Amino acid sequence: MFAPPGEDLVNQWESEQARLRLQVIEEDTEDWQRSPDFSGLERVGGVDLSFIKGDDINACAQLVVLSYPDLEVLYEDSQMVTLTAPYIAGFLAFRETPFLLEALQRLERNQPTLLPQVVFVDGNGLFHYREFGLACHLGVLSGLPCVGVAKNLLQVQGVYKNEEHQSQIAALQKGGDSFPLTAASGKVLGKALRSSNKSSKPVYVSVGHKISVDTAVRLTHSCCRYRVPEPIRQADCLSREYLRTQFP
DNA sequence: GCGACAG
DNA sequence: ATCTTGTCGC
Repeated sequence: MFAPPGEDLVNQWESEQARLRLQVIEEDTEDWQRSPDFSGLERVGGVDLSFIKGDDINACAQLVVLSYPDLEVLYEDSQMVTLTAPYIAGFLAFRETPFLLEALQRLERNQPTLLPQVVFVDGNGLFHYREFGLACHLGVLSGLPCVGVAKNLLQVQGVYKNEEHQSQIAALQKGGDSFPLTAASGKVLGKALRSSNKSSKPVYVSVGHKISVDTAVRLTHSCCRYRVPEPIRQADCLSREYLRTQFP
């Protein structure tokens, strides 16, 4: 177990988020992002952490790189890690980022030609209490374009999962349909996306770094064979498989 | 005190 | 995150 974070540490975390927030680029910066069919995009990455049943500190950090548009696995890296921070909504990055960054650095050192051109992150980007979720954190620290994809809605900045939200979800007719997640300020912090025709439950997409919201949504949809985009789904499957075989 | 709470 | 099989439907 983890000791509850002191108020001083929380303040330190908040100020670090505020500092790094200034470095987030919320627009498309790559040529392939402007292409209608993402021509020029060849590698998409996915990251995730999987845990053992009753263990909160030991986890498997996973990085996968898939080909685009075929979504075939080109690279995979599973690494057991020891976490140093507890899970606290709004501060997920301080728990996971260090190990995801290390995985990206191992890849850059060993097989730089396989570095992904964009990374899908399991969690929110700008759709966050202070507009700086895990996807932004990893994006800024790695310098890579990142997209945040959350499987559950985080109620933040005036976005609630009330009946209105439910009706908006019901209005998503087919894969690719979406609606904006608008903050009280009027800013669109992300979008709820029906990622496939089969799944009526949407995923929540937001900007991590170096990509626009609309491009992030369009790209996410194009990487979905199932509800969760393939890079994240593969990272999840492979890290679980690793734990299954290494810790029976 | 009550509800919320990405992973 | 994780605990967990079958079952209903296409």
